[in-house]
Amino acid sequence: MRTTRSELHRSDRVSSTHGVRRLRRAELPVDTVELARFLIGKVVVHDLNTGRVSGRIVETEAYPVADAAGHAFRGKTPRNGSLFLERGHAYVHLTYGSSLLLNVSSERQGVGAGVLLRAIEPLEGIERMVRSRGKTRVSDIGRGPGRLTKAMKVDLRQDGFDLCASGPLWLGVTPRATSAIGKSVRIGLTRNVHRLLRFYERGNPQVSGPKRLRR
DNA sequence: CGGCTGATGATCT
DNA sequence: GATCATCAGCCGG
Repeated sequence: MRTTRSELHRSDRVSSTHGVRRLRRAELPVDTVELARFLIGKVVVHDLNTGRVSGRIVETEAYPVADAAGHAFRGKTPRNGSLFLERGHAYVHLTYGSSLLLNVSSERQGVGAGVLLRAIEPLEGIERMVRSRGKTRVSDIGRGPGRLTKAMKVDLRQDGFDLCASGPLWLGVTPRATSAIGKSVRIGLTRNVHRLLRFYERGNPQVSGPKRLRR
């Protein structure tokens, strides 16, 4: 299905981030799994020179302390250092040579763990996001961790950013209610594949993965 | 929609 | 040299 230009403009108005307030670090749970669940329904905002892009988080995955699937499992390295920052910082990394993934560090300073943002429901700046993503269905703009970063123009330059400070990339809360949250195994892993550490808004079509992992 | 495949390149062994 | 928290494109049902 095609989305027309006028529909995009209407969506921009309806979903404006006007009224969204920044999340304070003290509001973030100090536990990786709790944070992963907490972030469902919250908002990621990136203020660009060209304007604001934002999306409602509809899918996350927790990579807790001592999880063999987590990037911090083997200790701190130049790449994963941001995972060891106080909770609420961005950890951006390249995977499969082509996709950038955005995480939120999730524990106290010095402890390595994070929450992967896997999908957003676009809110503001939808036309800008469509342009960033190139040839893609509008319904898939933020559906997937690599697609999300491309749409929101997040790259390695934002690695280490404080998402709870007054910077351009931040987490927010909307007045909008969150519906039921589902839980499942994580996607695309080879280790610890059984753990139920993926959270998503049930029934939301912007959630990635096969249909059965969206119900 | 679901399943499969090739591309892609930094990171760590 | 192997691994990898992915994606787009293609094909069959």
